[in-house]
Amino acid sequence: MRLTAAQFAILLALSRGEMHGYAILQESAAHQGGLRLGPGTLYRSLKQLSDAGLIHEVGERGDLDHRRRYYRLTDDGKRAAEAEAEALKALVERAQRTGLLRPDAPSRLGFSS
Amino acid sequence: MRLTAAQFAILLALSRGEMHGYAILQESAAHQGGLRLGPGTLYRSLKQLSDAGLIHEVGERGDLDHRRRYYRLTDDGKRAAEAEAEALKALVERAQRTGLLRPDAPSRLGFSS
DNA sequence: TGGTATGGTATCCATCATGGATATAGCTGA
DNA sequence: TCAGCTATATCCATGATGGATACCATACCA
Repeated sequence: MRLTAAQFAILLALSRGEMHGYAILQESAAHQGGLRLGPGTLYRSLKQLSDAGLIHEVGERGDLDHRRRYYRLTDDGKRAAEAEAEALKALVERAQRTGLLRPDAPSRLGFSS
Repeated sequence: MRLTAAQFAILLALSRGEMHGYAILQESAAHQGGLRLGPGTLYRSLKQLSDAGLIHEVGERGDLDHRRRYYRLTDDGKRAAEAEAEALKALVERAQRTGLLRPDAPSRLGFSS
């Protein structure tokens, strides 16, 4: 599945832990480096991601405000977000190879198992 | 100026040196990791970037095929591409902080000359 | 008790980015 | 000469986007 920018932003936010829509909205507003998504894009994307099985609404959370709908990454969602992040990383590395971006010291030190 | 994905892909390709449109098209087709852009997107974006002063058409090149139109990054274009690459890098680093991506994971894409 | 502001989800809409189809023409080699 | 590739360009249907709007719940305060 090919992710849109907004969908990836949502998955990225959810990779820190489960959140409800409005919180994601505020986080994206704070990160001016990232993409600012409007409510239309947000709730539409949440539905799309949910339909695609990439996120999953957690049931009752015993929260104070019962209007909130919390979402969590599924395994598929985590994989999709990883793949997208890898693609972005490849783009960044390409920008570093062309000299557009200064390459930061690559830590070649540990082979990760 | 806010760059679209296609516009950034073009600037990134041109950061290696001047190219003509069709060559950019083929390069994006080869990089299946990146975004595959169609001819519509490409030539439209070239015009937009040119109008915005981010790229500049180089005059006669003494090329074999005089249909080709070569483009080169302007200083503004280079700055815009750098800024976009930095934003992408920030996204990647955020993905690494959340644990979505390993900090030193090797790129999925080998190399791109 | 009432009122206003804010939180929260959701839908609608105009705008714009996208890829593919199509068109047109110039090169290349058999 | 003829076919097939190169190269640019426009058109169109689809879909992604942010903002406006709606609607209700909660919180705060007088």
